[in-house]
Amino acid sequence: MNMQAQTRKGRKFDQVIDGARNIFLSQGFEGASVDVIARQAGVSKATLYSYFPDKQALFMAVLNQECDLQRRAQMDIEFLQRDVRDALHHLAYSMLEFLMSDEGVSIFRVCVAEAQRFPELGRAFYETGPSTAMSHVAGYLSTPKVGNMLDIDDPMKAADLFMKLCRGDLMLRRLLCVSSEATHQEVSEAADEVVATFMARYRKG
Amino acid sequence: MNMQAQTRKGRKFDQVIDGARNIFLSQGFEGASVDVIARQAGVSKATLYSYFPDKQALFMAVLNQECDLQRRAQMDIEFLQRDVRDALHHLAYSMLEFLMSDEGVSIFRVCVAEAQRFPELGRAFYETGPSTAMSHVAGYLSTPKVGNMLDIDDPMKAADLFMKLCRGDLMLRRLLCVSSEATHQEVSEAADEVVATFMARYRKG
DNA sequence: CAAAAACTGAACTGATCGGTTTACAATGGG
DNA sequence: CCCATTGTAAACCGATCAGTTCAGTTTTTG
Repeated sequence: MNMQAQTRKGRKFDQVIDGARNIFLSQGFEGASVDVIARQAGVSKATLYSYFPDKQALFMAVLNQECDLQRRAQMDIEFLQRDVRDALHHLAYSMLEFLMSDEGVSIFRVCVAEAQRFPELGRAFYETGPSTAMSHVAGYLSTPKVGNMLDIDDPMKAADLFMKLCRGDLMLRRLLCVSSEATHQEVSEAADEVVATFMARYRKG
Repeated sequence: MNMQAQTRKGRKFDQVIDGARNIFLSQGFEGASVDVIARQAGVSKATLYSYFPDKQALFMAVLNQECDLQRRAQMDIEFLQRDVRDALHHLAYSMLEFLMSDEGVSIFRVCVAEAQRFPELGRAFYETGPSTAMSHVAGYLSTPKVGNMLDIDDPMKAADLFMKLCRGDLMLRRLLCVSSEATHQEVSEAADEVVATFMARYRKG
């Protein structure tokens, strides 16, 4: 069997993390009770505490894993072989899709909420999430193909622009629970706007 | 004396609100204990509960007041008589200054954190804060003076662009406690970028 | 199959939570 | 000066919190 990684530290490890993620992401740190997490995970409290010394450690473990997942969700480089305009649109679309997803909103919400209580959390999220993504975008913006099309002097600044264009009213309303998940069309239109503005700012000449 | 408003419902009302604001804005709803709030306010717990039926009511009272404060902090219309470029820069600068301030960051953090638990809160914040500001900006962008300079077809969409240009990496780092308060120069440079991008997007022709 | 490791459920601890009560002191207007 | 209003300190309530303990069951493994 391939039970190696699972059995090494116990069978229920993943259950615990999954249950904790559900509760923490929806209730925050203070709002989540360990009893509820254990119940959600389908595990006894004793088992939970055999994996993690305390609630804080469990919280950090969940969010570190979540941050790593975020890092792995990087853009597919193949699509960037396309026409620049298409590539930028594809980039904006997939970024918006993640930012507006239930998971993206939840993790952002929790990290912002608890950044003061857990400074390491805020930093970890920033670096594995927005910062990594920004470097990625900056990397693409530095390619010759883009250089032939647009006049970008500072790729990092340009990447920052690109990303803030993605975080507009749509996302704000979602964060504040003013509106629920956006439609495919709304997201696509928002991506259009991102590309239009970005190319206007950095057009040649 | 002018003790009317104060004495009408008791002398310590403002103390309670102030203390509660301090604690709620720094600890969140679940993280704030009523005993700590009462101590911070310099008031007995019984007095606190003579003003508010429960913790939730106190929380909403604090944040409603805070939202109203935000609404009152609207832009000074006089400055908008200037040259369009100057006016936009001034607008961006003052908006950035508020967004990056301790108070601006704190209230945004709490509203995002508790928007799920208190849906009315998220909506109230959105409407008194970002939405009001956006309408205000859109109003200015609809004036003939701006119309002579820029080619804006949809003022609300343009205002959304203007505001998201203000919420960049600088603010994200602040929300996540990656960096502390920004310098005057950083804010000013960010405002420059806002104006440059905005005018590039909506330039005539 | 037997011993070791993992897991369970439930009871328990001591602290803290939101909220109430009580007996008393300060305040302030007529 | 008196009396209603307003506030205080502290004890108190039942609930819930994070975390521990333990006696017993299940699972894995050699």
